[in-house]
Amino acid sequence: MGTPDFAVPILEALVAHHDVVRVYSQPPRPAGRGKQDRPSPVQTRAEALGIACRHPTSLRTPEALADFTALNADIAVVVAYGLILPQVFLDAPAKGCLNIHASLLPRWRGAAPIHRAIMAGDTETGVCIMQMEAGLDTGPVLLRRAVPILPDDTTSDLQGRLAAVGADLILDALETLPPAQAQSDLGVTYAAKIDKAEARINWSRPAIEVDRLIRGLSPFPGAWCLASDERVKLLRSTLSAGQGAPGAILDKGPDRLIIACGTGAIAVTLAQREGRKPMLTPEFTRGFAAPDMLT
RNA sequence: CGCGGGAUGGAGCAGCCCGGUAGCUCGUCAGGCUCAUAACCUGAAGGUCACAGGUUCAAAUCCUGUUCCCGCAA
Repeated sequence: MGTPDFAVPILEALVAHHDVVRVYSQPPRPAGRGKQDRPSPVQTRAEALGIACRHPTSLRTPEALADFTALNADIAVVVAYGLILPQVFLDAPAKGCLNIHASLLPRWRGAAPIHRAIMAGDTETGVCIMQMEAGLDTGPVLLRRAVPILPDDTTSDLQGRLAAVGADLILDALETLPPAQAQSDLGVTYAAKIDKAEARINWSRPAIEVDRLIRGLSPFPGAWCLASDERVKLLRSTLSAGQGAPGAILDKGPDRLIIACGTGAIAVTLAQREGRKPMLTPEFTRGFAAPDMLT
């Protein structure tokens, strides 16, 4: 059971080594231009692999439960599914439900653990395999593995590595079924869903925060600001030397774009204009008549 | 049919409103200059202006249709 890109490599690993009788994903939603219903990445992949996929709107119906129970599954693997499983679902498979969560629990329980870890400036995160229970990401942990966060990691970069680790760990867990260990009561934090309003860059914040925001929200939804009246997404950055009025473009060279923050400055390395594709700074600056100040 | 932007040598763009010689910043190649450098100078190659129709003496430019890409929104 899963929905976004993060869950796809894990689905593939499971299919390669186990008998996957059914895939669950979020229902197709209006997405993209033209507001047409689009299947989730997991559904798309599952169908390509020829596996039956269900995408109920709610699990709290007798039909959904009956359908699930009828599978007689040994175990269910859940990763970034997006629906809370009622207790009856958790109890249905013979060996219960395992969840793959992209953080070192109990830190970053919830919907956006990868984004939040980068935005908070963590230097390390990881993947946990846990036995699911009714609480949100509160179950006892069977396996965990730490993964370092590099200084220039974006969510996309880190997600790729975590998904690979997750695929590895879940195969291990299914094979050995190690004993689960309760999570600590200390260090609990929640990774709230990303709110669109958070994606607007506030240049008066310190450079270190702006940099983390840009990398944490890349590629989705993408941190953005205004250049004159044009909306520009900044998708990759590093810390840089420099000082100036917040938002001021300190240097726009052929291979660099330095912006002043509240304290310090950042160097933008990947950016995207409206209607354009993401571009590395040398290309981006070439045809772009930048104003003196970003807002 | 939700709103909007875009398609011009290898890359990023201007030119389009107001039809009339294909332009800029890079890259590539060749040569030159400098003790030296992300330097500088000279020259060269490279384009069916997304595709298909239409208007016109003449279309990158105006009109119609199509394809592909992207931002918003969800």
